Amino acid sequence: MTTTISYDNVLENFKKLLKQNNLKYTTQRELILKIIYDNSGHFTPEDIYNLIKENYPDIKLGIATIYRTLTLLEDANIVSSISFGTQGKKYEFGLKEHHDHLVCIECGKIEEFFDNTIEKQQEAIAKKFNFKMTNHVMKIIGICKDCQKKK
Amino acid sequence: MTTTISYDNVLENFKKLLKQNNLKYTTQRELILKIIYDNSGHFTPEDIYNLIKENYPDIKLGIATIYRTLTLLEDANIVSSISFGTQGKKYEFGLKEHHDHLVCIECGKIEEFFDNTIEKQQEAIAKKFNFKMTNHVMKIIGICKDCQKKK
DNA sequence: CTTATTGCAAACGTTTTGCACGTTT
DNA sequence: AAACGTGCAAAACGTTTGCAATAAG
Repeated sequence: MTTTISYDNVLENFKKLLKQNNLKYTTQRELILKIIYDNSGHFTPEDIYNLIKENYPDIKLGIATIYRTLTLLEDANIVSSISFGTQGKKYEFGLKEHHDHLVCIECGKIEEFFDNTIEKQQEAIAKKFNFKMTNHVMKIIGICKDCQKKK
Repeated sequence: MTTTISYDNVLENFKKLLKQNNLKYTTQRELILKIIYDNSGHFTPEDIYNLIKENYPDIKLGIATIYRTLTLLEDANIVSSISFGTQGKKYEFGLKEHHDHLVCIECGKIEEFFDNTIEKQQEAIAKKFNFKMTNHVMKIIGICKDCQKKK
């Protein structure tokens, strides 16, 4: 599942979004977006914090800003998150096609899939219950191909 | 989705399980199981704690025991849980047919459903990825029938 | 110069842990 | 008696918040 939108494009949209809401364009906000865009994968807020600290050691940055910015980006549908209960959330760049996840309990790897049958069926179920679906979570949990081999 | 197994049966199995693992049969463990069995629905550990305090005011009980016992019961597949991220988990009696959940973001109500198409499709996806599925999570999130009416 | 944003540290809510004491076997 | 379970309080965990200092518009 690859990202097709260019970073310039993403950044432009982000700036527009900020302006529209009287929010300010700060170095921290840009870097958080950039790190998530550049590193495809799924990251905890702490991961993102560490990545920025490593790659941009001179930038002042607090973990609170990561949380605040991720909330902002998620509300704007620029990133999306996958929850791991008490263990927190992982974030990924969200301007891709919608997809669900396969989560490996051995190595923590997350694979992505999209399945039209499931999507359609979810809508059908919501309809049947007169339920107005705003979102859904579908995770297949188990042991990935590679970890099965290791044994 | 109704429970068909009698409490006596459940308790018997629980006792057996404890014995097999050199664990002890305590009042607290029995009450936690009983409360979950008796009150159909989805409960936080705190809910369960309060229910027991109300119904059995004389029993000594700490919240830590609730957590420890719920872990035990979940590992034994006697209860199952549904996660709400930072807001914790809710537990329900788990010896029912497998099912997934519709979660209302307004009132917090949880409805249950079972859909064979989705179940089958999940297996097919796992197979396609050479993924050994041990579990899955499927939540439809939105606004329930009743809460839609209220507006 | 006004307003929003930041880092920091403290607070939060849920969950886990260490430990001395109690209970079950 | 031995082993396991308990309550309690403290710690841990990810996350959020209040606030004074700072940066953006």
